[in-house]
Amino acid sequence: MIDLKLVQKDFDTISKKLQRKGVSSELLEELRLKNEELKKAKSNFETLQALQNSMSKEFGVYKREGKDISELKARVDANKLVITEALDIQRQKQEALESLAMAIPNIPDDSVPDGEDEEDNIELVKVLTPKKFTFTPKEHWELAENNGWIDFERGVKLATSRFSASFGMGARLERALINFMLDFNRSRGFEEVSVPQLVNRQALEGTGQLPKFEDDLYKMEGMELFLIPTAEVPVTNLFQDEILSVDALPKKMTAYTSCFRKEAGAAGRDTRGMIRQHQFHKVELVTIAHPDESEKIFDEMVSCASDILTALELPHRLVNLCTGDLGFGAAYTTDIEVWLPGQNTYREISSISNTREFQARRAKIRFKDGKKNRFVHTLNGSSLAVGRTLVAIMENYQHEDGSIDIPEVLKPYLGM
RNA sequence: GGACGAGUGGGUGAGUGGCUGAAACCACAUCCCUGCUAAGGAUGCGUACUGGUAACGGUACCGAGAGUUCGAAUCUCUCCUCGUCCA
Repeated sequence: MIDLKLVQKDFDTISKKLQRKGVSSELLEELRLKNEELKKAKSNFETLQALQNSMSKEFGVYKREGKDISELKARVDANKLVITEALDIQRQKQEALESLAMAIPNIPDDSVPDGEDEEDNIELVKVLTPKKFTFTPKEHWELAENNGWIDFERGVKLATSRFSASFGMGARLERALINFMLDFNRSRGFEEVSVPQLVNRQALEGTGQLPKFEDDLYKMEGMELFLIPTAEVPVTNLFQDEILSVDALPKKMTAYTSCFRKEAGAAGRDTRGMIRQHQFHKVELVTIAHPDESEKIFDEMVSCASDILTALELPHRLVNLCTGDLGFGAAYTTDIEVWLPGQNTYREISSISNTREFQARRAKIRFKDGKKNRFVHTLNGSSLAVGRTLVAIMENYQHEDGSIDIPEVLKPYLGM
């Protein structure tokens, strides 16, 4: 959540920065106004309440001393009516402010380039050179079906479109990739955690998926539980509403989970193959960091994900997301795009973000800095999306006859 | 699914309507004293918002939410979690 104090104190700067994310200064002005109204309503209520409290205390004294209370009671009763009304107003203001504030995105870092969409993202670096094929490389769905690795039709039969089933080496490769990624992340100092894949509303509000993006989440019928769209949600919220000690930081974690997304608004995009599925495997990195360290850890997380691709000998590039492509909660994001020769293009395989205090403020994750409690910084990133990695392996390791080599680093995981 | 019990500050735990933001003990921090198989003493020690340059105030929080009352950790209701017993 946005820092309301900052809005109050330095409106123009914040407004200018948020305009780059499409937040109008009118909306922000409304936020500031609502905040002031709430403050007023609050102080009004509290003054009345203080009066009530002190009269009530007197009440006790009167009773003990056996004094007549009828006059006092009349005063106290009258005040109570006023209080009830004041409280009502305060609640309304509170609600109005909150629903507005929760829908405002994070302030983009100054390093984030202006832009509309992914076209305007800025390439930072390319890693490994795509190899030249002597034939026209096939797209992954063809390879997957020819090798009997992935069955798209049977997946649809079981659920609906954008679901698939894996068989044989396809399924084994998925598992090998998950294990390889987890082990790799662990070697970089990320502790492995295993978390629920259903979470409540509070958790999703903490990381920013709610209240704005409910349409993209699968919700359990009849209860306030949602399938997670990313492990970022449960892992980050592990420390929700906690005050950590400084020496507990940073908490560097990695988790494998399935992820579930409705992909509302993605109709018609990537309908074939397993680039955009409703359910997919992902290994995630999450760090709860001291604010002074978050930049450094961000770089570590980017390297970690990039180095996994390098270990798999998959060409990729790093991209700095522009304002239009930047997510709701991120201050800045680096995407990693892997080379897909079948599609003859780079496609996103990882997205690493620093949300700074944005999520911490929502989820109330703090640490003790001497006497003071401060918000931590939270970071998250995929390392990596398993399905897309499999796609990249298929397309990059293919031969003309449609057979596919296995990356060296995965062989031990496959008993080879 | 049914019955009963419980949820209090970092931990243990007292508190059944006003003198309780909360005893006591432990832990922790600072200071003092002192040396012997270690301890003793003093003080401090929750969070959020808010007023004030500050000193120092105000409001809220005893699982969550709602209610009764002038006043609630304490009474009522709903929910959640944990424990024990039953199915």
